[in-house]
Amino acid sequence: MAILGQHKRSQVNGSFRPDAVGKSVVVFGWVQSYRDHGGVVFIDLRDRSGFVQLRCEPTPFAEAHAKANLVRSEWVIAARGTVISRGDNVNPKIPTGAIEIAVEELEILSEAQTPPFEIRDGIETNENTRLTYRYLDLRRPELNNNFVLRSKAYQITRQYFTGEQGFIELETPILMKSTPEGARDYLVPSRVHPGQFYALPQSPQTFKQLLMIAGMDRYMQICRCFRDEDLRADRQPEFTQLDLEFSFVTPEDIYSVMEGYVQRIWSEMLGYDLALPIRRMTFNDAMDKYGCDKPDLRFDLPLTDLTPTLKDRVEFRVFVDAIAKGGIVKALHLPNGETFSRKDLDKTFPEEAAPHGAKGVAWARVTATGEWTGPVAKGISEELRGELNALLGAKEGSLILFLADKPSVVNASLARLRLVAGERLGLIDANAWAFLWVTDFPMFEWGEDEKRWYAMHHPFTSPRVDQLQNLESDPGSVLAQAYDLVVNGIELGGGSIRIHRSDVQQKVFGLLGLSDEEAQQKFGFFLDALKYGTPPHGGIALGMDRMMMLLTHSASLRDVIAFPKTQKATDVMADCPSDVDEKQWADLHIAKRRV
RNA sequence: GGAGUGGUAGUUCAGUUGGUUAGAACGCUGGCCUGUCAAGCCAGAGGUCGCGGGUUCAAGUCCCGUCCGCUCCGCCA
Repeated sequence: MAILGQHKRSQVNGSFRPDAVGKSVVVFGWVQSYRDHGGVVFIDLRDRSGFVQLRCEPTPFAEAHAKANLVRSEWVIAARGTVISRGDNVNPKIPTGAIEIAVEELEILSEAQTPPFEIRDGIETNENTRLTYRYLDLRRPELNNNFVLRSKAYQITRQYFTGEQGFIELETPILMKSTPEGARDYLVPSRVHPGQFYALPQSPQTFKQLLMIAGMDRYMQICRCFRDEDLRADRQPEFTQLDLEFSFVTPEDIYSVMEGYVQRIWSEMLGYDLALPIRRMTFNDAMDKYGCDKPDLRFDLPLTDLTPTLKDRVEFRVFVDAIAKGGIVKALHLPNGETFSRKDLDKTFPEEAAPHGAKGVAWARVTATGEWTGPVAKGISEELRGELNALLGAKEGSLILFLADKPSVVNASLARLRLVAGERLGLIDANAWAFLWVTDFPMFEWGEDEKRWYAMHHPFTSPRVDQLQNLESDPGSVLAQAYDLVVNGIELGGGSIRIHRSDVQQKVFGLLGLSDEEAQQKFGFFLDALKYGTPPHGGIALGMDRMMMLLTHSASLRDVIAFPKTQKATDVMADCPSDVDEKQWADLHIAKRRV
C-alpha cells in the first residue's frame, strides 16, 4: 500500500518538537544518512526545513525494517509512524533532537546514484563540480536556506512598497530597444524584421520614467537586468534589481522611503536595529578621505592628501616627480604599525597596489622621538616631518604608507591598501553594518579614449538646478542629483532625480556627443514624451542579489542566485551558450562569418 | 584584452632533486553490530595525474601550447 496517495504529509521534517510526541505522522524527504546497527536502523530524513530521525526496528514492523536496510544516501522515501521521545538519548545539537519517529511503514519513492559530492554543509567542492550538479548543490541546507531567505526578503519588499508606501508593481518589456551609452547590450535578433535587433534591458530606465509621465505616481518592480560585461564575484551578466520610481519628490523623500525599507529588511531578516538617519558623504569627500566612492566605514583609517604640505619642500624623488607632473601624494596612517613586517612593506602592499597602477608604495615608521625610518625619511626635513606627524596624528609605532602618482592611481591604490590594513589590524567587525549615502556625484566624467564627456550615472540624471547655467560652459563642474547607497563598502544601489524637461534632456544628450539626429533616432519617443506634461520625478534601484549576499554573509553572488553563470558567462550544467540549428540561423537572417 | 592562482581516486588534498607498484582522509561496495546521530569495527573496489606536443634511459614532477574553474585589472551609463 502506497503512503503517498493514502496519507497526507503531517508536517515538515525540521519542525518536530517534544509536543509532537504520541502523534501518528507521515513524513517525506531525502536520506541524509543511515546508520545500521544490525538490529535497529536510524535514518536522518531531510527536507528544506531540516531533518528528523527515523527509527526502524525489526519487530513488529519487519517489512519497514527490511526496506530501511536497502536505502542509501539521497534516496527519496516516505515514512509513516509515531513520534516518540528519545528519552536519555536526546541529541542537543539538532533542533529535532528530543524526538524520533518510530517507523511502521516505509516506502521507497526514488533511488539515487551516489552524488558527486556529499550533500552537507561545510564541504569544500570545486566550483565547476558544484555548478555542473547545481540541483545537488542547492540541496545543501546552507545554500538552500539562502533561497528561503531570499523569498522572505521579496515578501517584505512587496509588503513595504505596495502594501504601505503606495507603490504599484508594474512590468516593463524584456525585449526592448538597444541604447547607446552604458554597458554592452545583449541583443536578440528579430525574425520578422531582417537585420534588426531587440536588446535585453540593462535596466528599465526609460520605461519607468514613461510610467511616471503616464501618471503611475509610484512604480515598483523586482526585475531582471542584463549586461554583457565581464564578471566578478559580485557581478553576474543577469541580475535582479529592486527598481523604483517616484513622482513629485526630492532626494530627501527618496532617502526617507529607502531608509525605512532597509531598516525594515535588516530588522526582519536579521533582527538588526538600524539607527536612522543613514550617514551621508559627498562624492568628493569620499574620494578625498577614502579614495573611492563606496568606502567601507566599518572602520576609519582615512587617507590624507599631503600634496599642499609637501609641494616645493620635499626632496624625495618619487614625490617631487609626481607633483611636478600634476599628480598628488597621499598617505595612509596606520597605528600599530609593528603589525606589518618588512615582507608586507616589500611585497604584500606593492602587490596589492600594483593592479591599480601603483609603481610602488613608499613608507616610513615613526620612532619614540618622532623620527622616521624607511626610504622616505631622508628626503624630509625635521620641521616638515613634525608637521606631517601632527597632520597625520602619527606617533611612536605608527606606520605611514605613501603613494605618489596621478590622482586616480593614488586613490585606487590607497583605497585597496586601506582595506588590506583594516583587515590585518582586525578593525573589521563582521557583524557591523555601515550604511552610507554617497551624494553629489559629478554629472560627467571625461573619457580620454573618445575625447568626450560620459554620464557618470546615466544620461537621464538631472543636474543640480542651480548649476544648469554651467552645463555648456563647464560641464566638468556640474554636480548631479545622484546618490548611491553603500553598505560595508559594497554598492547596494543608486539613483537620481531625473531630467523632466525636454530641452535640458536634449542639451545633456548633446554634451554626451549625440547629435540632434542621433538623439531623435535613439530617444525620440522619450524626448517627445517629456513634452506632454512630465512630473518632476526620481528613483533608485537596489541590487537584490547583492543585498542577499550581504544578508547571508555570502562571499559570492553565486550563492544567492539559483542558477548562476561562471566567470566566462556560461552555464556549465546546461552547456549554454550553445550552437543552434542552421534553420534557426536562417530564420533570423544571420549568416555565420568565416573566421 | 591582461595579471595571478588552481586542475592528481567520486570529493578534498599530499606527492621531496625527474627514478620501484602514485598515497591519505572522507565517500562508495560487502560483512559484523539494537541507541547511533560526521556511528563504530573488519575487508574491498576505485587513477587517461585537465588535454596536446616536446626534452629525457626515465615526466604527476622540467619546457611549449591549449582548455576549464576561481580572484583581480581593464570593462560594468
